[in-house]
Amino acid sequence: MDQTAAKVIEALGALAQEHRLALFRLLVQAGEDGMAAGAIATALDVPASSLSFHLAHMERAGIVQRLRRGRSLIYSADYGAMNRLVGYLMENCCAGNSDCADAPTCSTSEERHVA
Amino acid sequence: MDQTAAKVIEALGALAQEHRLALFRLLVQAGEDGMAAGAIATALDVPASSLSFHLAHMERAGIVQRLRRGRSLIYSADYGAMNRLVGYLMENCCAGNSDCADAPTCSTSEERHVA
DNA sequence: TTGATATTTCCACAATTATCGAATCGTTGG
DNA sequence: CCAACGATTCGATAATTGTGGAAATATCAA
Repeated sequence: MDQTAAKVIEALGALAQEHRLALFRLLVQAGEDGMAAGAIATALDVPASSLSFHLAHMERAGIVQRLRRGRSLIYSADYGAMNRLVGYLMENCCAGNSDCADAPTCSTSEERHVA
Repeated sequence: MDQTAAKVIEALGALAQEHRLALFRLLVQAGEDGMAAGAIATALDVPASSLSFHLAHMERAGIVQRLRRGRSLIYSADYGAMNRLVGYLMENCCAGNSDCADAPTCSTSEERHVA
């Protein structure tokens, strides 16, 4: 398995879990400012230690970033990583296939046409 | 967790594994014709029973389809499912974010600009 | 320094996922 | 019908992942 595939698997795995997918969506909503771990725990109603486990998992996978501000650790979504992930999936799902030729562009959602 | 998220998690999980990601890539290359389980096992060098486990996993998740032809079971990639998955990720990663605004279109790869 | 706050790490345990040989199940050709 | 073939299911086991309370760590404010 090549290095690229390994990273993709890590990223996919980091999103393939109920709490973590919800968490990532939350961070995307939060935007560049990100959210403190405590605020996330409250929003998702997950015990602090469990949440910490998931956050560490996602950071290892490179889909979220963290920085400290005071006593808080602020987490935010890494859009670049997500962009690369989607790029990989599109290259490896499409491969000249017509069903995928009209894949949704990354626009502001309303006018998208889902298959 | 809503129904949509649950399906997305299943699909992500179905791809988040070394053998299964390789398998899906192989099926995409194979195209509409798909591949027989035995041929896949040979190509990936995975024991038949292990492969069967992964194929069942992927079929449950809805990312591959299967049909019988003689004694062979032919598996093929479900492009529609992949398209929906990518669509979901783009909606939930972009959310008006600029890094994602220029996400790669699902074209024939060479001229793509990755972030 | 002390006490409160924010969060992580540690640990033990539960749950899920992966592996693969052997037994089994459909299908076909003779 | 029967032997061979292609593939799945079974079952036992290993490995990984998820859970959450309690203890430890880092920061701040007084």
